[in-house]
Amino acid sequence: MKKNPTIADVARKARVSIATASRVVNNSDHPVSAATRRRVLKVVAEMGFAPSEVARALATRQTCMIGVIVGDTNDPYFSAIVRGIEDVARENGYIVIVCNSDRIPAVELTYVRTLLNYRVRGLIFAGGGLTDENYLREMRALVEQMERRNVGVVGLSEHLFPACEVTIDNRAAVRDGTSYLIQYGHRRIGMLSGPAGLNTTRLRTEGYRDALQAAGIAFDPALVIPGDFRFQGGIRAIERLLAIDRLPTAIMSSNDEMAIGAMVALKQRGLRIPTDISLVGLDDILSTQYVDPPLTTVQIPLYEMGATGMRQLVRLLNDEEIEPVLWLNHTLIERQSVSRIAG
Amino acid sequence: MKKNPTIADVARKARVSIATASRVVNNSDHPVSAATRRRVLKVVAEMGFAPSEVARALATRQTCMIGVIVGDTNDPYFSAIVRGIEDVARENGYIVIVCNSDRIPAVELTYVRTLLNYRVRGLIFAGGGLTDENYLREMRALVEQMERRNVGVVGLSEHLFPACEVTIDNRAAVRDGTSYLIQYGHRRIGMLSGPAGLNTTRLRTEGYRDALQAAGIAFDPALVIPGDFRFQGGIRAIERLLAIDRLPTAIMSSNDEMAIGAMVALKQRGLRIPTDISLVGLDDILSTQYVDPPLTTVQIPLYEMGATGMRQLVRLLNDEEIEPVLWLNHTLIERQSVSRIAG
DNA sequence: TTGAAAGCGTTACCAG
DNA sequence: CTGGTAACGCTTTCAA
Repeated sequence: MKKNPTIADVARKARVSIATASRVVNNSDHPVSAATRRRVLKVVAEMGFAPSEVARALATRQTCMIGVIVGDTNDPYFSAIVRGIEDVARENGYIVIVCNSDRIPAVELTYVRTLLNYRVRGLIFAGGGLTDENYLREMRALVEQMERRNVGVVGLSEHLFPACEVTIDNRAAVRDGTSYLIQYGHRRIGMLSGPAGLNTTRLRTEGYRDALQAAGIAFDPALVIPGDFRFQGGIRAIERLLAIDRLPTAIMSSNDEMAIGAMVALKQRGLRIPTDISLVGLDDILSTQYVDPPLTTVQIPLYEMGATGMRQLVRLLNDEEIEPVLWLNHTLIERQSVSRIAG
Repeated sequence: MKKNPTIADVARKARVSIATASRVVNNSDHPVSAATRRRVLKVVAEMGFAPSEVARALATRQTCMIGVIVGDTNDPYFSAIVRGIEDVARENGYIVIVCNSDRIPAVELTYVRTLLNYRVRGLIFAGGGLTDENYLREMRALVEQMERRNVGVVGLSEHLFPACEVTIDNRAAVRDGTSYLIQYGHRRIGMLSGPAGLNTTRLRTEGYRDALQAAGIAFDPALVIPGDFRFQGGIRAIERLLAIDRLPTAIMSSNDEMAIGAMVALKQRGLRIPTDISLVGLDDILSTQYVDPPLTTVQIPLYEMGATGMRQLVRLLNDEEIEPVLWLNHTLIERQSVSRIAG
């Protein structure tokens, strides 16, 4: 097992001091004669020297690593966001560590601590904020610590601890989706809600209630089915809805994956979409385009959210002024899963 | 901006030497009296001390970071693999750095170099091996270097440089998918192939030819449409196929995403699946289950590939004996996109 | 324009 | 059982 060449090796071979070698390697503005520079560069190339980021980090007390906490990389929602983050990170010389929390408070906390021990330069919380009290208490302490230690934090949803945010208005997004259904004459509208313990779930459910209220429709808690943001969850939700006396004429889902699960379950039972029941999703993941019928959905600019979040983080780390909260727009994408209610 | 507490701070406050503090923090087997240990632990808790992984890495010349090179995290193929890797990494105390190469040789090489500078402990190449000559030359040199520097390498496909591998038999997988179509009476079978410059593309195309040959069907190069593994690529492929005089009666796609693109394009043109044209995919991503009709496909155990790959890497790093190549099984999943040819 | 040397925060070896 | 201290590989300040 051979060792990596060090800057000392380079210096020795080039017959210069370590300081000088360091200067040319880092392209420092400290003056170095052309001849010396050339000599060092030649040796660097010969030996294939590249400075150890670990040693550099220790000396400068700074890494170029960014931690990203997601619920599950395998969920298209997160994978799109992560791609946006990673692209911008790369452009700016950062490297990204991805951590799957499965939205479990303890896992998330452990990851944050680990990332801090690795001295990441910044942290992006890609998922919706968790509402667990213990979690929040600990997380607030950690965030405060990060503040002091100068590690940047940005959240890509409305979090319950202080941090810069890049987010859409979750409440309004679901309100708009639901209102759209109401415009189409629906009054008995089901809601597929997200997992418990998530701020986003709360906000989206409120958006649903807002829309009903604005239209003077009574809120029926039996029509709100808790879910898990996953395909199977959508299927189960339909089973639960079927257990109540009468199906709603339309369903607002708090994400696409569940909406698609619902669509499949409904079709399996011989129900036609949108003739028998209308469906609106949220996110606009790719597969909304290839299900049958294509799903009408409220689009969230996922990739952009990731990219913008990372851009904000870069600014933060460069001590530039940034707005504490950046709102991104959602857009209703009309496809073919909604129709005017019969009769 | 406050500094992180160091082990020296702990030692001072606990009135012990740095060496002793380090011993208790690391749970070293070097003897430490119970009283001392208690005292140190108390201070550690009070100060919220956690050792800097950066300093630790410098001292031990070892990190617990694993680099993962993928084509695109946002592609369900890779996101499933990454999830498998990350789960096993976490169980074993490793952290994962994800890098999107978009299968561009230069990007991949740059990433590998960067990861090496960060002193990752191991590297997983999740995508199919690139065939670019320059790339291969450089990559072989890098792999050799990693060998010497003791950084583990595992590839999750058949790569063209020496490394441990965990892979399915790509050639056989496509052969089996194609043979399945042949069993259903198809003889004029199109092939949606992968991007150029990818070993996997080559192998899968060979599998297609193998199946034709075994059935005594002449190979028609016009029926092999190059693709990009993406939804849009599938759509474009159908446009190209339509440009030839007569559509094939069946299509073998070298991944699901393209198969689904093809399905959508075909349906848009009023063709029925599988009545008018049969379709077989490869991968078994989640959406194969919710397209209409559900897609018959050759399943690749993606999550398992990632998890197994990471497990092998862990063994490698523990100097355990491992098999150089681990073959995982593919399985044909019959759904509803294939029918016996009419007539 | 160059170099010496003091850190950075740990680990681990060697003495005691 | 405890402590002193030399690395680890680099950056950066201060002198020359």
